[in-house]
Amino acid sequence: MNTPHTPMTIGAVAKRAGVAIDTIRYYEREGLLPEPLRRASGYRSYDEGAVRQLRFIRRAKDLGFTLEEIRDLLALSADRHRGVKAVKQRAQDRLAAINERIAELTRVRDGLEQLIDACPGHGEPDECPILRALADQEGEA
Amino acid sequence: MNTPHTPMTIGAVAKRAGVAIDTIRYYEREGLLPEPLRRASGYRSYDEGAVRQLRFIRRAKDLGFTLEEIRDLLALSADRHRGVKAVKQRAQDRLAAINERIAELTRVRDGLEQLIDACPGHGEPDECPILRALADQEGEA
DNA sequence: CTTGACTCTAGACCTAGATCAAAGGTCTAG
DNA sequence: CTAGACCTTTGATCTAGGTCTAGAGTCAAG
Repeated sequence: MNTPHTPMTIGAVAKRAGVAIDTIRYYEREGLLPEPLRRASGYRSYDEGAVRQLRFIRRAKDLGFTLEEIRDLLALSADRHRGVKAVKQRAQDRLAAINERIAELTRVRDGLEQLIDACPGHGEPDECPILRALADQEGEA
Repeated sequence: MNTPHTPMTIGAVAKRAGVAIDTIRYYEREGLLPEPLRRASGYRSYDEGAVRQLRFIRRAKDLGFTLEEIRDLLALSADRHRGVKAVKQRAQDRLAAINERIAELTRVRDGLEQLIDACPGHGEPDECPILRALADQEGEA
C-alpha cells in the first residue's frame, strides 16, 4: 500500500509538509504530534505518517480551527466509529462560529460603507461624517 | 457649548469612556492620548476632551482599525481641511480589507459546509469526508 | 579529515493589546 | 485622624502561534 518505513529527518518532513522545523518541534511540545523515534545520535526519525499528520494540522488551521481544537480533532479521528459523530459536531460548531464572524464583519462593513458614501472627501473635518461618527458622543449613560 | 474645564481623575474618565484605567495609561504610552495635566500630587487631570478621544478610539476599534491606524486617524483628524481626504482614503482601505476578509471566510465556510453535508455523522472514520479532507495527501510536490 | 549542512536542547523573544502586581503616596467621608 | 478608595510608577504577565539564538553535536560528500 504505502512505503511502510521511510525514515526521514525533521528537515525532510518540514519540507514535505510545508512547515518550519521549529513549528514541528513546537507541535510536538504542544501534543499535536506524537514523539517520534530517535536515532542513536538523538536525531528525530519520522515516517510518512508524520507528514500526513502535519498536513492534517495545516488544513484544519486553514479552516480556522485553533491548535487546541485540532488536538481534539486528532484524538477523535483516532477513535474508530465513535469519533465521527463528534468530529461532525466540531465542524458544525466551527461553521457556526464562522457564520457569526461573517455576520459581524458584514455589519461593520455596511456601517463603514455608509460613512464613506456620505463623506465628500474634502472640506472641514467637522463636516466629515467619518470623523463625526467616531467623535460624536452619543451614549452618555 | 461645553463645560470648558471639568477636571477628572483617571478613574472618572475610565468610567465615562467605558475603558479600564490601565488601558488609558497604555494608550498614553502608545501615543494615542496626549499627556494630561497633573495635579500637584502627580494625579493625572483630564477634561471632556479626553473622554471624547477615548470614545473615538473605541469606535474606531469596533470598526476594525488597529491602534496604529487609529493613531494615524487622530493625527489626520487634527489637520483641518487637508485631513479629510486622507481620512476617507483610510476608511476605504479598511473597507477593502474587511471585504477581503469576508470573502476569505465565505470560501472557508462553503468548503466546510460541503464537508459537513457529505458526512453521515457515524460509521468508520475512513468514510468521514471531514477527516478524509483533512488527512488526504493531495499535493505531493 | 575537513567542510558545510543539518540537528539537538533550553530558553529568550516576537506581535497586539492589553492586564496585573507590588509597593507606596493621596484624597475624602465620617 | 483613620479607613478605605483611589492614584502613582516600574515592570511582569497573558494569549496564540510560533520564531530565533547560542552552543554543542552529527552527518554526508569530497
